[in-house]
Amino acid sequence: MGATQGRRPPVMADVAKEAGVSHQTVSRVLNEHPNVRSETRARVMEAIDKLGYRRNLVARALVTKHSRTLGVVSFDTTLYGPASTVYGIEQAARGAGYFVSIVSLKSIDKIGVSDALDYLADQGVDGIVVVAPQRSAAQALGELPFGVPTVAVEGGEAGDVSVVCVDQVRGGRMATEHLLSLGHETVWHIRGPSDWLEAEGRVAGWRAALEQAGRQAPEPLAGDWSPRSGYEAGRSLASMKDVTAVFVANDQMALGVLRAFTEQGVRVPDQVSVVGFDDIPESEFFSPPLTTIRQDFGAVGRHSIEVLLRQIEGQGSHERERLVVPPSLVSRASTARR
Amino acid sequence: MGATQGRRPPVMADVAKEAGVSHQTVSRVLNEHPNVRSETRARVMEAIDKLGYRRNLVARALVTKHSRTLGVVSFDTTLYGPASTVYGIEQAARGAGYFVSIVSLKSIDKIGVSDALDYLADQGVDGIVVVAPQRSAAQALGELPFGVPTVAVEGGEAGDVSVVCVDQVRGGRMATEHLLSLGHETVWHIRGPSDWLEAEGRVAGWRAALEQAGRQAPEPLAGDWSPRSGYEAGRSLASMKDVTAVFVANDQMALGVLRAFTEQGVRVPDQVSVVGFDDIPESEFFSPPLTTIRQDFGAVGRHSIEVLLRQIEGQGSHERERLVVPPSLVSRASTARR
DNA sequence: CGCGGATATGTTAGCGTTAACATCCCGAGT
DNA sequence: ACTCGGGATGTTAACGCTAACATATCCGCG
Repeated sequence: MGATQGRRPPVMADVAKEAGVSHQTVSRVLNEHPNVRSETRARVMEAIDKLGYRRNLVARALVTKHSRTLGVVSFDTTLYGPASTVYGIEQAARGAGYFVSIVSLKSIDKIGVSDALDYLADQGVDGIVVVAPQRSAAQALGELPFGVPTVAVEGGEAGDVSVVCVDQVRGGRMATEHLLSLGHETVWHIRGPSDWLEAEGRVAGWRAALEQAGRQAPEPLAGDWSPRSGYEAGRSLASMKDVTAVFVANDQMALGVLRAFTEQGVRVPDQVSVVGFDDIPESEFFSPPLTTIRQDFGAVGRHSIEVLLRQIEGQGSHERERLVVPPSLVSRASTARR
Repeated sequence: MGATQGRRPPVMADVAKEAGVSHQTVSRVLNEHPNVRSETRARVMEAIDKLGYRRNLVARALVTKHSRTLGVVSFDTTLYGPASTVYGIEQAARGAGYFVSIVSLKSIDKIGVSDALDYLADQGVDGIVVVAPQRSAAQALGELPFGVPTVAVEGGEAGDVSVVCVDQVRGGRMATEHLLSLGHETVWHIRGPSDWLEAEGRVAGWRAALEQAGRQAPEPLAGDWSPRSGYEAGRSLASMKDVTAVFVANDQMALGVLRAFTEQGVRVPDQVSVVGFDDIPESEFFSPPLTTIRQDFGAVGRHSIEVLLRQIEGQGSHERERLVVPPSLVSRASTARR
């Protein structure tokens, strides 16, 4: 309980002396080695308590070669998606007894990612999760120079590493099919930045669904995930006569679209139906509440840790895994029958 | 460039042998010690390159007693505020050459916070930033058992540690005064959970502004930061006749309020003016765009690292600092003259 | 021509822990 | 009684690095 006020914090040897045993026995107690008399164990525990001893994990890591720290590389953890994913990763990692060291990149380019990887490898992490939603980031994973187990989240077919991701194509397809099933002739799309794999996947799903239904796919409008870009695309769409259904690549842009439509007097869903992507907490309270494709970021985070730990702990198996989390449709008031 | 494929990764001694110097000289090169002939330096660098050597920061930390890692304890990094703050912290820390280890708590209670603190202290972090927006979390900082420099973000008058925070009271006052200046007789308030210091501060500012203007403060409505709670409070307000101005304690709840008003046919800002708090990226595209109090989370993160590093590097000075970041009013279309 | 004091390098000794091996003790088996 | 085996403990040696001190080496100057 109490902490004795020595100048320097107590070390194992101090505890050993206090308990009248060798430092190795203290180590055994701490590591729950079976061959320790329970009486001795009690004495050691008491000494630990008395001196307020805490083991030095750095020294431990030096000799065991395991830091029990995982590295996470992510891009703009201010956005809901990455933030939720990282949160899920952190929770899962801690649950498994690992610390998490995070590097948040501003711009995700090859250099940035390799630097971050180096940075983490230097620090001696046992494994790394890279949230690599951009093609350029995924490519940086191609040539991992060191032997640290790595998992990519949303990393496409990236390099030689295991991947955990949400089925973006399926999500895009679901959104589009939902609109089609409501009787819309075709579906317009506001896409994310072209470097993003998620954006590509959603476009692909949207296009596939339209083709399968034998409909013409209009030219997708470009956005950058921000509400403003959605707003601008929305203004363009509002001025066009034949638009009755829009699939927007994320909820933030969808908000911008709704705003633009409201301003232009386009009623949603009476005149135009809108579907978003992500299901951020706000979506349910947009005007109107947004129909959207929900991504289970928490599950993605958890799975990525599972895969990573499997790779770390069963060191031998170099099996590259690929885990796909299905999205789901959340139907609200922004979509209606044509 | 290339990595020699030895079984075990090269260590300093290997580089030393390769370069024909002692390992200490290698260490000197790595630490940019001045007294090394530039020719020797070049030879060492070459050897490092050739062997693909990377220094072992764990061993380094063991002897220097500095891990160059900072711990961050936060609550629900899924929310925009905490996420942005943590992001700012991480950027600033990395800029200063530090790693960041994060623990995200689900519920912030005394036990959770102390556990997290222990956890980080065990890992040997050089300092800790606790994002402690709740009273209970702030209290947990009261009895810090170990000698790790610590800074609280949004920690109120917490314990014995330095604090960096946004002036919540001033923010609440600004929001209220803005509404009053538009000619509203009084201002209603939807507050955050009572355990949160930020919520308290905003209530205090709101109340102070009303009192100063000689107005009666109506009973504040309770929310929990979620859009849903705002929606429910909004429904209550919509049914009341004399409500013309509402100050909502965060933007997410304000969204719920706008939704409720829209549903009930209450027009914003014609019939009721609404002010939020935070200025999340979405606020500009609400219907109508939300007038709100902007918090500069990035600045808070940066300042907290500055204060922490000052504490770490100038070890002697135990000066407890208190740094307050001013909020600012962002005026948009959700407020209008009465 | 040798000596002082830089400057450049090498040598030694930890940092606090765990791994590996050595030792001690006690009860069982013959 | 005497060994043998294994449980409980102690001793020693790393782990890879930096700090501190020791040792060249070189230059200028009296």
